[in-house]
Amino acid sequence: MSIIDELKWRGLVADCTDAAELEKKIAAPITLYCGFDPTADSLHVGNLVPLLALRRFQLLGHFPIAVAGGATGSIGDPSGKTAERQLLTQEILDHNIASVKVQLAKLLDFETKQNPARLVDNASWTKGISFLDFLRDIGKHFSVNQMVAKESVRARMEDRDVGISYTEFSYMLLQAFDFMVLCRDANCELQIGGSDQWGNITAGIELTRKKLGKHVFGLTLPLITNTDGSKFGKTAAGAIWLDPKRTSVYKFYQFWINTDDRDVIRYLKYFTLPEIISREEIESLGKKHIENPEARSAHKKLAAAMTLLIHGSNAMLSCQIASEILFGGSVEKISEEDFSEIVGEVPTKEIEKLKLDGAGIPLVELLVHAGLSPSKGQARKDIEGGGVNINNVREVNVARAVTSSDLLFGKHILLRKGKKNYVVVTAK
RNA sequence: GGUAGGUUAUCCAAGUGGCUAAAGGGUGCAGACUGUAAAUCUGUCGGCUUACGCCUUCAAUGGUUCGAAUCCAUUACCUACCA
Repeated sequence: MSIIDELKWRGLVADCTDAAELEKKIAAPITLYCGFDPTADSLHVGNLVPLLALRRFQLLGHFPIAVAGGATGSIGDPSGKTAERQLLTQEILDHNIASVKVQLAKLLDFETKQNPARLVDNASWTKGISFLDFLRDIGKHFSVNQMVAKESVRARMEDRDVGISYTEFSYMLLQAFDFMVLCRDANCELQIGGSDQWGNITAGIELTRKKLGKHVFGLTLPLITNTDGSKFGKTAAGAIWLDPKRTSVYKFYQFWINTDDRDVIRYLKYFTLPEIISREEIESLGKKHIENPEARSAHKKLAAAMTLLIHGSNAMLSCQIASEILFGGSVEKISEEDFSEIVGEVPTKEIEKLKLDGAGIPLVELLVHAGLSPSKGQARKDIEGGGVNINNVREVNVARAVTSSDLLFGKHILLRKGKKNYVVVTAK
């Protein structure tokens, strides 16, 4: 199966240039690239789609290049943004690039002999170029009339509130320059990216044609949207990051488990790699999901596959066990062994044993300490509303104090707010 | 530069001297139902406080008043029309 068929089946092709010609080209291995701007020191689940697309190409024998946007990231891409962005300092950029590189390395294969992935920083080829040279060599090929017509720029020009700075306006030139350089130096013939990158990609295609006389291609991936209209990858608490320090593995797993029924099959196609879940399996999961949605087999498989991919098999197993214990219905008679499985998996907080002696610590304070309630007032409301459980027993007494007699196995307290928010408090 | 209008809590938005921590809606949080769903219904939704209550908030600063989100002045930003 060609990579294009594969992507189409997964619903991952939003648009592409010269489809017929590209199909022909892609019959043999080609080199392609996708850029990632280091706007934070971790990638998040939203970045996975283009990144995994690179991986998909690689699995079918193509040569992927991941471009860390040291140069472009210092400018800020106006595409899809409604407001001018704050420029990042050089130190932050350096830090972000270093962190993101580590994550990229985990998702692409840099070791394979046949078609190893490459990672480059576009700062490496923009550094030595003077502003004047850039204007003469590159700027000359761009028509402002065309640039202004591009969606990303026009949207900002029409919005009188925000406008667009000259800096962000120029972003397109840098990205186009990247494509041209990669084509020239690495024979890169295809750029992929999110559908908001269309304008930048086509700019690169034109520049490459004008400068090198080469016909290169672009392919965009769809913007992932939740059926309920909310933004994919964002929860009330913020984005879901790949870095376990920002989003714990357990939360990451839970994020996928909580996928809306209507989205789950689509997301299996978008996010899983054939090496983890085969096409047949996705199709059979789709059937199961329709026949028997309450089993949530598709959700479980999606969460397992994603956790395995990003955090590895040990972390995945721990999450599965912890989730099984907490949501399996047998928490009341939990054994010490089982409990030790969820400690550290579920958010865990420590408390000094001394505080639990005698009168103990007020429950409201413990809720705040555990991070389950933002303030004591809110904690009180949570208790009154019937949303707080100590060791899975509902507690509605606001004045309740937690003492050492509440400890399970002499050291843990299992706090829960609402249905899904667990925190283990460990005395020490 | 001129004229007119605007800036309210997490978001949208009402409020034009005391009854206003401030209507309504969204989002969020929690409860019931359920499948760790969806839909629906209920409660809650500035901070502190067991509570009476106290404190901070209606762009910023200063003023009028017993009392201001509401009136006045200045400043900043935004919008529309004109130049």
